[in-house]
Amino acid sequence: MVRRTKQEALETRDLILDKAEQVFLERGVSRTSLEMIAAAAGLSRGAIYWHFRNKADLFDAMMSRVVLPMEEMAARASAGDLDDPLAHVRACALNVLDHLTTNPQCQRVFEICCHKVEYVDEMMQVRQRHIEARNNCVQHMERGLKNAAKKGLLAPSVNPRLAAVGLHALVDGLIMNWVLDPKYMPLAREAKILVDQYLDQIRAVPRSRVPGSEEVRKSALRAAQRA
Amino acid sequence: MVRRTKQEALETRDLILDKAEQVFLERGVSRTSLEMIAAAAGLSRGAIYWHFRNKADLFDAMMSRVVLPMEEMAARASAGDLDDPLAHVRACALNVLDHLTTNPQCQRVFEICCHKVEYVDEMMQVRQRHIEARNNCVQHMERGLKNAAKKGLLAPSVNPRLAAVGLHALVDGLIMNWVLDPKYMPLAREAKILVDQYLDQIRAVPRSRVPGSEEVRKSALRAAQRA
DNA sequence: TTACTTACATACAACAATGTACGTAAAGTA
DNA sequence: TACTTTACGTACATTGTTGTATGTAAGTAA
Repeated sequence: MVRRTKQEALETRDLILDKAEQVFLERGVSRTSLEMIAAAAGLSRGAIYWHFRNKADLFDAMMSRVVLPMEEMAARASAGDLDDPLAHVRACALNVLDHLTTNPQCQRVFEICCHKVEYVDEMMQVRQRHIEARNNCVQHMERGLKNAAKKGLLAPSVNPRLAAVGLHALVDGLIMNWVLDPKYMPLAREAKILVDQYLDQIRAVPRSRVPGSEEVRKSALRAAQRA
Repeated sequence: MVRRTKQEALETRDLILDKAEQVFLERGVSRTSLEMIAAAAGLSRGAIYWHFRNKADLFDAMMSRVVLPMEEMAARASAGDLDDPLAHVRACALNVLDHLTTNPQCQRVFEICCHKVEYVDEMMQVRQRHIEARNNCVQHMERGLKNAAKKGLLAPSVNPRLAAVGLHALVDGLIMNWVLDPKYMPLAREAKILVDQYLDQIRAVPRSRVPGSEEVRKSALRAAQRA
C-alpha cells in the first residue's frame, strides 16, 4: 500500500483515536472490536496494532489526549491567587466547568469513561488515576480554604477539609448529572450560582442573598483584589 | 440432576443472582460469561437459561432486587412531613445515605452499575430508569422546598428548583465519590454535616454557625431582614 | 543505488461465548 | 399409575475477536 511519511503516520494515529472515541461512544469499549475502529478509519487492524499494543493501550492514549491538558490546567492553577483564596477556588471550579461545556471532545471522553467502560483489570489503573486526581483537587481546594481561614475570610466554624469535600462533591455531582443527561440543566450557568451560594455560606461575613446584590459583590471583590 | 421443588428453584434463582453480583463485581459485566456465573453457583449454564432469558435479563433481575426496595422507600417518603418540609427533605437524603452505608448488597450493586457495566443497547433502559429516578428525586425535593417557601421557612432569594438541583448534586456527588473509594471519608457522618450546612444556607433565618458568636448571627440576621 | 526501516495490509490459528437443541430424572397432577 | 411439566445438565454449531506472523510498497539514510 501507499506508504506514508512520518507526518502522515501521526495523522493516521490521531484519526484512529478520533474514530475510537466515536465507536466507543456508540457501542461501549468492550463491545467494539479493533476491526470496527479500523473500518471506521478506513484502515485495517494492522494499522492499529502498529500504533498501539492493544485495545487498553489505545484507550489509554485516547484518555491522555483529554486528561493531560486538564492536568496541565490544574498544575497552572496551583499557582493560586494568595490575595483572595476563595476567588481562586471559585475560578478553579468554574474553569473546569467552562472547559467541559465548551469542548465536545472532552464531553465525549467524559461520557465514555463515565458510562461506556468497565473498570476491571487493566482499566483499574485509569480508575486509580481518577482517584488521585480527585484527591489532588480536594487537597488543592482545602489549601485554598485554609489560606482563606488564615486571612479571616472564613467563618470560624467551617472545617476547611470538610468544606472542600463538600464543594468538590457539589461540582462533581453537577457534572456527573449533566453528563448523564445534558438536557437536565444548563450546567455552566446553574453551577456558577450554586458554587457562589456555597462559597457565601462558608464566608466569614455572608453577603445578602437578595437578588441585585451581584453588583455590590463584584465591586467588593475588585476592592479585595486591589488590597 | 436431582430435581428441586418450587421453593428450592427460587433459592437456586437467588443463588444465581448472588453469584452474578459477586462475579460482575470482580470481572465486570461484559467480561463475565454465563458459564462463570454458573460455575460460581455450582450449576450449569442450562440452569441460568432456565431462570433468565439472557445476561441482560439476569442483570435486570439483579438490579431489581436492590432498586425496587429503594423505590418503595422513596414512595413511602412522598407522604412527607408538612409541618417541617425542610426536616423532611433532610430525612430523605439521610435515609438514602443510611441505607447505602449499612447494606452491603446495595453497595455491591451500586459499584457494579457505577463502574462495572457499559450503558449501551439493552443497558440503555437501565440508564433511562436512573435518569427518571433522579428527576423524581429532584422534583420531590423541589416540592419540599416550595412548601417550605410557602411557610416562610426559606430565604426569599432562594430558587427552589435550583436549590433542589444543588442539594441532590451534593448528596449524589458524595455518594459517587464514596463508592469510587470508600476510604475517602466516612460517608454518613460527613454527609450529615454538609447537608445540614446546605439547608442552613437556604433557610430563612440561618442558625448561628458558631455557638455564641453574636457577630456572625447578627450579620446573618441583617442579611435576612434586607431580603 | 543499495540496504534498511516504516507503516501499514493480509492471512491464520486459537479460543471463548452464545443460543439452542436435546436429554433426563424428579415433582406434580389426574 | 400414568402422564405431563419442571428444573436443570449436556452437546453442538456458529460466530466474533484476539494476537501474531508474514507480506509489501514506499520512505530514508548512506
